[in-house]
Amino acid sequence: MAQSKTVVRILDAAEQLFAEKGFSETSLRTITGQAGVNLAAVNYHFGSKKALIQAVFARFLDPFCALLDAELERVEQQGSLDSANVEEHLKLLVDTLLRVESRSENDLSVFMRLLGLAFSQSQGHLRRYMRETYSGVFNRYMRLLTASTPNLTPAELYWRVNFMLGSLAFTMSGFSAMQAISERDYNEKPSVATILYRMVPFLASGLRH
Amino acid sequence: MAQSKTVVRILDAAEQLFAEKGFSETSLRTITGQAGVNLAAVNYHFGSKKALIQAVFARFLDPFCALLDAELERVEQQGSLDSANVEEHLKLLVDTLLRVESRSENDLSVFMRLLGLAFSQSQGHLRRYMRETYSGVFNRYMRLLTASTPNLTPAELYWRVNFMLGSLAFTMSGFSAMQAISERDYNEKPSVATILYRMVPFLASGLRH
DNA sequence: TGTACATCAGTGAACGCGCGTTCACTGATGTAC
DNA sequence: TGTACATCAGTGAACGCGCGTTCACTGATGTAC
Repeated sequence: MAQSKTVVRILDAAEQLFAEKGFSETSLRTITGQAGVNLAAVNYHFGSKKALIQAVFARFLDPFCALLDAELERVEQQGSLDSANVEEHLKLLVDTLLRVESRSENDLSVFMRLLGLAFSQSQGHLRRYMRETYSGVFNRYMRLLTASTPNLTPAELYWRVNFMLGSLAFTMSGFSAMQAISERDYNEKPSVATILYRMVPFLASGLRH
Repeated sequence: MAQSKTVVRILDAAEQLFAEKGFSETSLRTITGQAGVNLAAVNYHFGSKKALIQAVFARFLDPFCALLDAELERVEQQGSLDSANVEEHLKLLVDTLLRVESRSENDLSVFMRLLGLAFSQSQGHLRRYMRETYSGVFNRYMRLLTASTPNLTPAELYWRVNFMLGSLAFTMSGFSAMQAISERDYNEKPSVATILYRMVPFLASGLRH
């Protein structure tokens, strides 16, 4: 599928609307209306609504995973794996997330909210797609974390990684609402990057304790 | 509304189905079908689907908040607030959660998954309802946490509480899937209570660091 | 250079379907006199 | 004790609506000879 103007307009509208209201709460009519394209164009270019949802994820996750994989390659080659430090490894992840954002100029918080939704909404096809497509990089990153937490059993690490994912997905899903409350109550309006870097030592302490 | 047999059957079916598939993905026909009652009974007893969703939450949150409020009363009277310890306060929360479960004999993980969904799905009416109904107890608990983290600014605590809520909601939302993976890969099948208590020191480290 | 045909992005209108809600109704139970 | 009426839980069928998808079609561009 060539990245025609229509395709891009559909992806942009879908990404924003899915993040705002969820997948099944967003109709193709709303998406094509906001994109200014014909209703039938979604099925013409993507085949179905499910395929559109996957395409929205692929547009972000493909470059992110490529970047992360390259970083992992570098770290592994360097052999600094043994002298490793959990906090550094978490920072690597956040750095990579932020590099994708600045490259694609999409709003990272929009995308992180989508990731949160992907876990919580019942989109079995989506989780299946992501597992099939991205589990390679995920496992590679997990090996890095395993190396930097030698005192944890694999099972214990597994649960703590879930705790971490929760903080990340939840905070990013509700980011704009939290940011608004923070501004109202504490007169601080931190960026996504600020909060992600604040999360790193929080999570690292939990992993290390 | 008296707790007629029909009402209870509807609430039981709705709770389970909402947790499995989300709110807008679950139709009243599926709920009434599983409950073995007439389709129109939902609108007769609850008035609308939205009101049914709120009733499902109220059935769990009302007793939980009553218990938590009583615990907070006790702790405040005791004046042990100053000699307070974050980890103890988190344990208090988990203890109360587990006490509600054993009292109502509902599956806690089902309900925690619903709480996760409440944050991530776009059910504005639900968040509004919960804020109006339960913000009193929530603020009271927050005062406890504030007292036990004197080194944190209010803004910093606010963000860390969001990180915590994320771990809690996310882990509990996906609990049964995670439990299945844990059993397959590590031959361990921990209960909800086990995981909640494992989460306490993880979160306490993050709050303290 | 001109003509015939193929390809492909995009369109407009309609399809059948499942949804939440409504409404007139039933039948059992309680209450007044 | 018996009758008339009110209340209320529950029902069956239908309502209109918005949904994802389909299909015959258009019009522009490229290709073969």
